[in-house]
Order: sequence, then C-alpha cells, then structure tokens
Amino acid sequence: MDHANQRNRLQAELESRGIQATTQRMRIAELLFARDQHLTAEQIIDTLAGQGRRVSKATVYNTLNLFAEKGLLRALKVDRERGLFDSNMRPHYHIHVEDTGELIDVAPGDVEFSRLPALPPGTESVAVDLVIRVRRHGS
Amino acid sequence: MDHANQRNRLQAELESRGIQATTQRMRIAELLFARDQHLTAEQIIDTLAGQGRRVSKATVYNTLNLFAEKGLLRALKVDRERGLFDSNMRPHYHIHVEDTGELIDVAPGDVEFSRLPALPPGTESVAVDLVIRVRRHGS
DNA sequence: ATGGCTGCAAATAGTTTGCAATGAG
DNA sequence: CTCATTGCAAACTATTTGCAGCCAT
Repeated sequence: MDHANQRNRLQAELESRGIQATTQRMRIAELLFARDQHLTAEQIIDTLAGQGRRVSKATVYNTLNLFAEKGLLRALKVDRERGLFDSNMRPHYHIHVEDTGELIDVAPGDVEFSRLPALPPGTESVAVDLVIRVRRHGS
Repeated sequence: MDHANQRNRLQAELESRGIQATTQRMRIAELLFARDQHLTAEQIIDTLAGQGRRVSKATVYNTLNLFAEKGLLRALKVDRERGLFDSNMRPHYHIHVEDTGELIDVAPGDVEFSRLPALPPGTESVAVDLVIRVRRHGS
C-alpha cells in the first residue's frame, strides 16, 4: 500500500496546514509532490487533463496560490512570461539556461556565501533567491 | 553646458550601439540614465507625461526592450506583477522588501561567494541574479 | 442547511503588435 | 525621397474574480 500511504501522508500534510484535502487539491498535490520539480500552471492543467483528471484553470491557480501561501510550495518568477511553482521547499538555488528555458536545481551545498550584506533594520531574511543565468558559448 | 554634455554623451552611447537617437528615445534615456535606478514602464510613461514630454506606451515598451537587447539596461523580474528596468549595468545585487515592494541595491563588494556550482557543459555564465527577500519582523 | 470548493466565463493587467501617419537623414 | 520610428487601438497572455451550482459535513 505504498501509493495509498503516500496519499495519506499528503492529505495529512494539507490538513495540518488548514487546507481541506479536496479531490482537486489532492490531484494537484499528488502531481506536484511526486518529486522535486518546477511546473507552470499550464503544465499542471495539461498533465492532469492527459490523465483524464481534469481540473479547471481557476481551481489550479487558486490551489497553487493557496499552497504557496501555506508554505507547501514556492512561486518562482524566473522569466517574464510564465510563473513556476517549485515543489522543493528546501533551500536551493537555480541555473537558468537562457537558450532552452531550462531551469536546473543547484544543491544548497554547491553555493556558499562568505559575505552577505546587512539587512535593512527591522527586517529579517525570508529567502535568498539565486539564479545563475547561462547561455551556450557564443550564442 | 553640463546638461548638453550629458545629452551628447548619451546620444553617442546610443549610436555606438546602433540605436538611432530619436527624440523619444533620448527622453527615455535621459530619465533612466540620470542615475542608477529601477523603474517600471508605467513610471517612465507617467514621469515623462508629468514633464509634458508624452511618449506613447508602445514606444516606451519598444524602447525599453531595445535598450535591454543592446545591453544598455537590464530587465528585472522581481515580483509577479510588473517588470522593472534597471539602469545600473554594473554587477550588483538586490534586497527586496516584501512588505513595501521596495528594491534596494546591494553593492557587489557586499556579497562574496566562496563556492559556486559547476555550469552545464558548453555554457557560460551571463549573469548572477541574487535577490535577498526580507520582511519586517513578525509580519 | 451551511459554508467552502469548483468551474465557467468574463474581467484584469501588463505587454506586444498591426498599421497608418510622422519624422529623420 | 526613403526607410525607420511613433502612436493609436486592438490583440494577446497569464492570471484573477464573480457567481451559480455542487459537495461534504
């Protein structure tokens, strides 16, 4: 009962954050949290549709925003055109390959800061977003 | 003739990059390059309008994209809603104050990396975008 | 019954584009 | 004169919202 176990764990996770584990939300959660990944709203809609598990655009967006607000995923804004939702909440960084649009995860251990700026008084750091933009040689 | 000097320098800069220094482009350039700053397209339109130097939305966007393409400014995508155009092309980083939307420049010397990831083979780094997101304590 | 959730379609916001008129060299 | 640029309005895209019906409790 591995799959059912996974579902139960997910459901418990949602409910522990005050999110009702409805059918549609569970479908989205199962897809997103199957592994660390970054997906667009459209990819989620299309993937679910391809599985015969249609969820409306409005519900997908509402759910993604709800999840992000509740700390289950992180909304990324790497390129101008689309938003990404990252199911990996552990600290990590990204490499953005501009030629392909590909977004590669960088393990937190692969980046180290020996110096960081003082923050404005009265504020605390919420996140450190690092995106290394790369391009194929000579393009 | 300091102001005229500044204009001439700007005009030469545009032309050296193959950009015709038209009236509208010069207005936008004078505003943007007066100092290091990040402006939205709307702020530029409104500021120019307030000076009685109306430039159409289409031209503002076309010009900003052209400037960015030619390496005169950098398009930033810090929050989901609006794009920013940064007139400071020197390497630097940002602190984003989430409560206010404010974007603060961080001098390059205030950040130091003691470790960075290997890049995908065949690619070279174009930029390193670092945004430290902060929030007022307890908000 | 009640209140939240879903889906549709319409609305919104930022940005882009087609095209006729205008401007620069 | 010729070609690039401008401005208008319409188009577009991603995302959000109003609201009626639905579902679960």
